[in-house]
Amino acid sequence: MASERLSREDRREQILDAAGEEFGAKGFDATRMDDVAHAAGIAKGLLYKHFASKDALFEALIDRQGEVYVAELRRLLGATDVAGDPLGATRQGLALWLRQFSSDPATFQLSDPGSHGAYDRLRDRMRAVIAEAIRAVEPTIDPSEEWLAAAAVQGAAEAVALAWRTRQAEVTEQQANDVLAVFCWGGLTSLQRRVSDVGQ
Amino acid sequence: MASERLSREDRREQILDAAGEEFGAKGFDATRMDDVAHAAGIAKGLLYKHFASKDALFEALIDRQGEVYVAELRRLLGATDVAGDPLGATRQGLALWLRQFSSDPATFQLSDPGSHGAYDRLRDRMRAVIAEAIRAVEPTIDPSEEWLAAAAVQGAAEAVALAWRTRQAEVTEQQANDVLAVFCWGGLTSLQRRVSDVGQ
DNA sequence: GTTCATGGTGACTCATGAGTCACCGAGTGT
DNA sequence: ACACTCGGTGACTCATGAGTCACCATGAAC
Repeated sequence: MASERLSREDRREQILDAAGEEFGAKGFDATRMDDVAHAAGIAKGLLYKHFASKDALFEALIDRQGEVYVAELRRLLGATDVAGDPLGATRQGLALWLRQFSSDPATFQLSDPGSHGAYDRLRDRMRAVIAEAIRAVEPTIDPSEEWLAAAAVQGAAEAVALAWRTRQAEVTEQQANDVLAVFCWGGLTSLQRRVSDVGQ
Repeated sequence: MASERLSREDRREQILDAAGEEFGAKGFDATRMDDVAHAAGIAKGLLYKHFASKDALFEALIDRQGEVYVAELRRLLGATDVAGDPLGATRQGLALWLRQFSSDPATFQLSDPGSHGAYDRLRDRMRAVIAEAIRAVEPTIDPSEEWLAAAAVQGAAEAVALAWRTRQAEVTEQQANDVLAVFCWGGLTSLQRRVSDVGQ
C-alpha cells in the first residue's frame, strides 16, 4: 500500500475524488470511511489528517462539486441573452444540469443519499441561481413567488434527471432535456402571464 | 409501562402511528427502534412481534400512508371532469398534496429521510396516478414523455412543498398551491402544444 | 549521518443500535 | 385450580463502523 507521497493539496483532492466515487455509488450512510480510504489507496488514518469527520468530508465534497456546477451555470447565464431568448436559456441551463448529472452521478444523485445538510445547501445555492435567472426575465415578480418558482424548476429538474437515469433505456438525454425545458418554460411563462390576483 | 393489552390489529396500527411520528420527525436513519417503542409506549420486543425488521416496519408505514394519498387523489380525479376543467383538476390535485403534506409531515417529507427503497415505490405510485391524469387530458402523448412529465410534476410538487415548509412564515399555503398549480398547468399545456418534432 | 517535520499506517477502542430470548402475567376455557 | 394462549417485557448479544493513536518512513535541512 505504498501509495507514493503526495503534497497535502494533491492528497486532499485525490481523497475528494475517491469520496465522490464512493458516496456517489452508495450514498452517504452506506459508505464506510474504510471504503473511501481503500478507494483512495490509503489508510483510514490519513483521511482524518485531512478531514475532521465523515460529515466534514462529505460536506467538502458537495461544496466542491456544487461550486463547479453553480459556476458553470452562472457563466452560461452570463454569456447568454437570457431576456432576449428565455426559452433557449432555459433549455441550455437544464441541459447543463442533465449533463452534469449523467457525467457525475457521484454528487448529483441528490435525492438518493439521504437527508444530509450538505444537500440542502447545494439545493439552496442552485435555487438562488435559478431565481436570479427568473428575475432577469421578469423583474417585477414577487420575491416569495420567485423563490417558489425556483424551487419548482429545481425540483422538476431533479426528478426528471432521476427518472431519466432509472429508465435510460427508453428515453434519450435529448428527450429528457426537451420535455424538461418545455415544461419549465411553459410553467414560468404561465406564472408570468398570471398578473391577476393571487388570492392572499 | 402497563399499556393495556390490545388486539393484534389495534396494536399494529398504533405502532404504525407512533412510527409515523418518529420517522417523520427524524428520518429513517436517525430514528431508533427504541424511540418507536417508547413513542408507542411499549417494549422493543413487541415491535418485532409485529414487524420483522426496521425496514419492514418502515415499508409498511410508507405503504399505508401512500395508499391513503393515492386513493384520495384517485377519488378526486374520478369525481372531477379532468378533461373539461384541467386547470381546476391540476389545482385541486396539488392542493390535496400540499394539505396531505402539511397535515402529515410524518411520511411526506420525501426528500429528507434518505434513500429508502420505500420512498421510490411511493414516488412511482404517485407518478403513475399523475400520468393517468395526464393521459386523460392528452391521450396521444408519447408514453415515455408522459412518464417524464409526471416526474416533473411530482418533483415540482415535492420541491415546492418542502420549500414552503421551510419558509412558512413568508408564504401561505394558498400562495404555494397557486404557484405550483399555475406552474404545472403551464408546463403541461406547453408540452401539449408542442406537437412538433422531438429531435429523435 | 543525524535530526526533524511531515506523509503515512492499521490495529485498536468504543459507542451505538438492531435484533433476540427467556420470562412474566392477564384473561379464558375446562 | 389448572393449564394454555398470547400480549407484553427489557436486559442481553453482537455486528458494525467512526474515530484514535502509537508508531514507521522518507526526504530535506544542517
